[in-house]
Amino acid sequence: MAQKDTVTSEQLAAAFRALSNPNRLRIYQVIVDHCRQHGPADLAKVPAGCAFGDFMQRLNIGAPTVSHHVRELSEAGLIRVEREGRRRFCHAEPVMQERLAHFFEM
Amino acid sequence: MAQKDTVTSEQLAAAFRALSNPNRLRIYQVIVDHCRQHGPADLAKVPAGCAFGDFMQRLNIGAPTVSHHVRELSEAGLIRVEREGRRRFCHAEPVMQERLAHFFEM
DNA sequence: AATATAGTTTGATGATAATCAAACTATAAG
DNA sequence: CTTATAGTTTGATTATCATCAAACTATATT
Repeated sequence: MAQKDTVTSEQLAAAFRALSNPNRLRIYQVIVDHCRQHGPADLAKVPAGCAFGDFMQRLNIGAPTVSHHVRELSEAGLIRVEREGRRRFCHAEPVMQERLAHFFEM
Repeated sequence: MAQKDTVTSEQLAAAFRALSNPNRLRIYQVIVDHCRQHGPADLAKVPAGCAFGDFMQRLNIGAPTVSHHVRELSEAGLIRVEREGRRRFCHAEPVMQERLAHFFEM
């Protein structure tokens, strides 16, 4: 159990670390807002509007930085990325979202 | 509004940054668990059991590191620290807790 | 006053992170 | 095939962070 707690703390900390950078947090917020407006992630009909280029324009950061940030969010389990043609679309990972909400519930 | 969003993202990111270190996250978890067991923070009757020394023993880290981590959590608005004699007691800041819970709500 | 207790401050060190420019890969369109 | 588009990888730079040891401050106890 102590081991399980340790692992969980590491995973949780990794998720928080991914959200600890303002630009990366904004990317996540854009993705979450998009998913809230377009319903749960139905990957069969990936909605446009959440591709990487959008983040570049909205946050005024370079493509390599966006690529780096998206990978961090993905590896932390916060988002999932789907390829469609030469573009990549992002959606929030509901499991992690719920897990984090639960962490802060009083 | 763009400015307000920016500020909020910075503040949020600061809170997540404070929770991005496994040891600091564990400290916060100990504090939150303690507050859950002893009811909301009634500072008139600060319950024992959440002083800094406890973190040292439970996490096996030095006093300077605990002091540093507690300050980070405090400055991020996640906890509040109250002095009582020569000891310091911590409790979770419910405003921030609720704010973060809301952030992840779907 | 002397000693013990609880935590802080300072300075140092090794580790990690954010960002960019340049070169690269893969897919689509003409 | 050629060119444009979308994103990746690599390497470098600069900044920030986690941790500790040593010295310090403040409060309590005797």
